Amino acid sequence: MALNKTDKIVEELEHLILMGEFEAGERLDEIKLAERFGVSRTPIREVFQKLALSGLIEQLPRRGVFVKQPAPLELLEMFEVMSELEALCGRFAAERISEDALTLLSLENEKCKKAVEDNDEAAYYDHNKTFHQIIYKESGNSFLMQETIRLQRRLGPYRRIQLHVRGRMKQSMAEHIAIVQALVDGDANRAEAALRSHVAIQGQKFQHLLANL
Amino acid sequence: MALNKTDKIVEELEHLILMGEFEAGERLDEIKLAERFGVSRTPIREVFQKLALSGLIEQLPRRGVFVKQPAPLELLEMFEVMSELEALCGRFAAERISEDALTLLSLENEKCKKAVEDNDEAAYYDHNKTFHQIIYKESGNSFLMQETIRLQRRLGPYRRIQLHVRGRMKQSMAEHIAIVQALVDGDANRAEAALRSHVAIQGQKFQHLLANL
DNA sequence: AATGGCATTATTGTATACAAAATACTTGAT
DNA sequence: ATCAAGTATTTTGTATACAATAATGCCATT
Repeated sequence: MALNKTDKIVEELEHLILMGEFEAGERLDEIKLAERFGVSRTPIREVFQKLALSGLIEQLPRRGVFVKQPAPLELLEMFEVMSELEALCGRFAAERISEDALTLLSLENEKCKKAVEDNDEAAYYDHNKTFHQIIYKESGNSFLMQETIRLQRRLGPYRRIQLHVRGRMKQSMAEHIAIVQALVDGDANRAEAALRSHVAIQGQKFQHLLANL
Repeated sequence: MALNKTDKIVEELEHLILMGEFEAGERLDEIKLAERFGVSRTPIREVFQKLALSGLIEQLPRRGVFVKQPAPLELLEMFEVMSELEALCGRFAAERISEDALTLLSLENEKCKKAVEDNDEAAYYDHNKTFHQIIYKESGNSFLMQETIRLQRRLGPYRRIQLHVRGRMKQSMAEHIAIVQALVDGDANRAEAALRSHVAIQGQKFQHLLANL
């Protein structure tokens, strides 16, 4: 797929930023990054274009690019939208999901359960991500799926943080079961509500974490 | 704001594509575009990066970029998401909208009404756009506002087309009045429902137009 | 005549060179 | 010592040159 240097660097730099390699508001030096990745300025500038569109960095004309760690308020807004998008996916999926997908969903949920038992946060994070993506897909609207994945990706690191909250994984797991049941029953309203609160809680947990800083 | 050539060309080329200057699937020649806009290949390539992210073109590595006129199915999916985003904005706005904004909204609606009486589609399109954007803003979630504007922009040309349908402007106008009333009453459910169907109808009209081709 | 391989051409991807603008620094005057 | 103006330096924006890869066409062989 992505064979050119630009796309590879996009992923790497994105990862670095999300993992907090750079300070919030720090200016990204084209030349230093070019040296770091062993390329010229051109690919770096193309990387900037792409990252700017996904909101990770900010480009000020003639000033340079700056890493844009979203302000707490902005993050809460994003979580609010995320919970609504997930709720929407759930509502659609309840009426459109296939038997095969339901099986897959249960399977992924089992893996989540095992991760909880093993207290393996990384594994839980991954399986949880897949669990949700199955629902996006089964919304039957691939545009909705794409947009939701985009936001999921953007919020990824922040969703990860709140897994540290004691007991959160277990609670999350219980919510998953309710979501699956609603989908099995084909109950759109319940699926919608379950997913909305499941994600909204994450926003609240995150807010709580922020307050204790 | 946008002082550099790239950003200016982004808007121009975007406009050209949306207005159907290029065939669907047509390859965009970097060199020809560079000559056309009187710049070198570099800014054109930067323009491509940006347009690719907004989904207007498709970049195939080592193959070039192609204009991506969304398939009918994809458009319907986008309309479906749009109606849900607008409904969400309406639901939030019903509880958060300010008195000043309500006044502004009524004012803009009056302008729409005048445009209907004058049978002025261009004016109606513009005021309608502003009308909706006020609601996005009053959702009180600026991230949601930005995302909704992005999709509104993307669907712009297609929303414009269905204004040609006989009687559509008048019907649209009636729906606006219901929306404003729901917001004045602070009735979230009614505002949500009114906006959802208002936009969903556009998708249906559009589908109808497509079927008659 | 059809197909396979080689050479040619065109086009994208990358690097570098140059221009323009913003920032930092120095010098001089008050 | 402080401020201002002008200069130097850094950094972004753009153009062009070069490299790598894919597309095309031609010729030979079967």
